[in-house]
Amino acid sequence: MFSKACEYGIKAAIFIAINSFENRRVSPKEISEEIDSPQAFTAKILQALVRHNVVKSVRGAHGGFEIDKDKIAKTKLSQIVYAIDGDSIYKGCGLGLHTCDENRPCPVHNKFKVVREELRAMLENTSLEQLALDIKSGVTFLKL
Amino acid sequence: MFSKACEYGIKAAIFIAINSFENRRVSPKEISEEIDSPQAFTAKILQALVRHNVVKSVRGAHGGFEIDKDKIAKTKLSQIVYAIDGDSIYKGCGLGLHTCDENRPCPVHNKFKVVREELRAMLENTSLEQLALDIKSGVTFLKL
DNA sequence: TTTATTTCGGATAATATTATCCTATTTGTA
DNA sequence: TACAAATAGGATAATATTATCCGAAATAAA
Repeated sequence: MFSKACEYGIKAAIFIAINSFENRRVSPKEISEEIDSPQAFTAKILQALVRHNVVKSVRGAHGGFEIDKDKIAKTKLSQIVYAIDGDSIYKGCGLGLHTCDENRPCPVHNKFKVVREELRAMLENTSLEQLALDIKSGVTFLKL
Repeated sequence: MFSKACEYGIKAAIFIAINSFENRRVSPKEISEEIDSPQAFTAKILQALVRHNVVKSVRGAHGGFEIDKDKIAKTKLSQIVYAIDGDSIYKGCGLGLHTCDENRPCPVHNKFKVVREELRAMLENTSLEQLALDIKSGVTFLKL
């Protein structure tokens, strides 16, 4: 469904959020160990999240990645996915047609619309805060 | 959402179905021209569909690809997707966790379940016949 | 101001996906 | 039987994705 990069990005953002609640910055090393991802690759993905203003980075000693506490609740899964995979999940024809819309739909256009819409709503309605709190309360897990 | 291979496979199967209604076999060349896909790659995908018993191939002179007429209505999108992409769309964790189930769900497990289920239902309920008839009646389009 | 720490970013490598090419095999027909 | 028409399938190439490495730039603290 998502690219590997996007999977890592989502998990990384959740881990950063959890730590930002405690005012702790985290490094790519900590992150990749915690979410079980390749370190250097994860660092690249973090850069993308920084560029898209999803997470904040602080360089130099005692630096690391963090998310403003009051931003965690406002940040939605959709923003993370967009920062990494772009809008390919929403946009684009299910069968790869160049032109595919209501006027000239591909064979699966209308069938797909429902699923796409469900996915979009899910991504736009799920906040980082919610995901981070589920981990903290032990309802969900980041690893294994 | 789907791999390129899967997109081509779905379109190819629809085109074969349309022609099988008229008792015409079609070649990889005709197919790839009609669905705007690379010929040799499409041929490989057709082989996979044959192996998985989705379409029938007839070698030699006057050969080509076809689908038994009484099979067209019974064949579901899910079977085509499965033949090419496997069950990765249904199975597997949205965040790539090795272990992710009701007992030990990943952060998005329950959110994703809804979307996955919608997708699964859509694929399993959509028949080749339906897709082929929509094309024939000019409601949907295979190209552009 | 120097040093240690840490992210940034370019270059490169490994792997997976997509695509092409060429020959073998099958089958109908002259 | 010989030939032509077709799919099957192996080998290879091109591209995209995933992953690694290393030096540059920034920053805090000694």
